[in-house]
Amino acid sequence: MSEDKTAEIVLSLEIDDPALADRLAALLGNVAGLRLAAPGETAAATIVARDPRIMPDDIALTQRELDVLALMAEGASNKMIARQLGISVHTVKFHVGSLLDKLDATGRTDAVAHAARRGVIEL
Amino acid sequence: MSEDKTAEIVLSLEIDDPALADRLAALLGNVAGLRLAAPGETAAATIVARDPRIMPDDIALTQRELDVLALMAEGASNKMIARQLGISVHTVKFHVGSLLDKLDATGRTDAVAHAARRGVIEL
DNA sequence: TGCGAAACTGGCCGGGTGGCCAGGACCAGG
DNA sequence: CCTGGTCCTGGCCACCCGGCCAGTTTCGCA
Repeated sequence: MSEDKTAEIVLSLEIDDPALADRLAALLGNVAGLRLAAPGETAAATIVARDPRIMPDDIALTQRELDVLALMAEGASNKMIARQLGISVHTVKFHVGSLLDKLDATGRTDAVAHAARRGVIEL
Repeated sequence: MSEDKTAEIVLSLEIDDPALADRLAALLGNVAGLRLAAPGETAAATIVARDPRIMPDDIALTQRELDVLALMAEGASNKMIARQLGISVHTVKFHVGSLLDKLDATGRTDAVAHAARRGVIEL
């Protein structure tokens, strides 16, 4: 770190759409005080534009499933989730099962990973 | 979608450092063909610069632990990890135990969440 | 040349997990 | 009124998980 406050800001690009990437690169290339990062260079900031297609429709999760999912991401066991939400372990397992199905996951760890990847939850 | 190819590119900012955010906003505000997004507006791309995760010392994880951790994040079971790495389930459990200890996690799901939070792995 | 760290393996066991079956209550929409 | 969705609960059971005990080899470092 310890960067010069007056130095150029280095930006990296992580954009799926080639056309958009080109337009941005062209526009930003002419801006004084700004520079695009060389391959492998550490940038101060990154311009991202991921395909939103990964998440067709927010993947309809019910409120209760979101509750369970959030606690799962905290590493809580079914028993802890049950106590936290004031419901039975069986009900928790029911919701977890729905989550595994909707998120196309093989287990709770996979479910949390998938949910985090598509922005359903924030780690 | 269906955007006009000649329209301005809308950019949003997600930057922790206020100083950097200000400088970028000032620089980009004068670029023709480019516009910063209004609050809540959908942007074509986002400029991100998150705080380099608070991790005191990279949390010394051995190479093997990183291997196991990566497969855990994919939702793999101990048995699958064992097959994948060509080692026994006992050894996998041994490494998982070390991971839980080092990452201060209560279970594999918690371990993956912690690791992702501090940037040890990328989801 | 010891000595610790890392990696690897085994057995054992209590408790957790996930899949299956079943049921009931509530409420919006056809 | 009846259907469908969400939420809730129970039992049963095979399997997985994590923690405990024990051991081996290999490697680098002092």
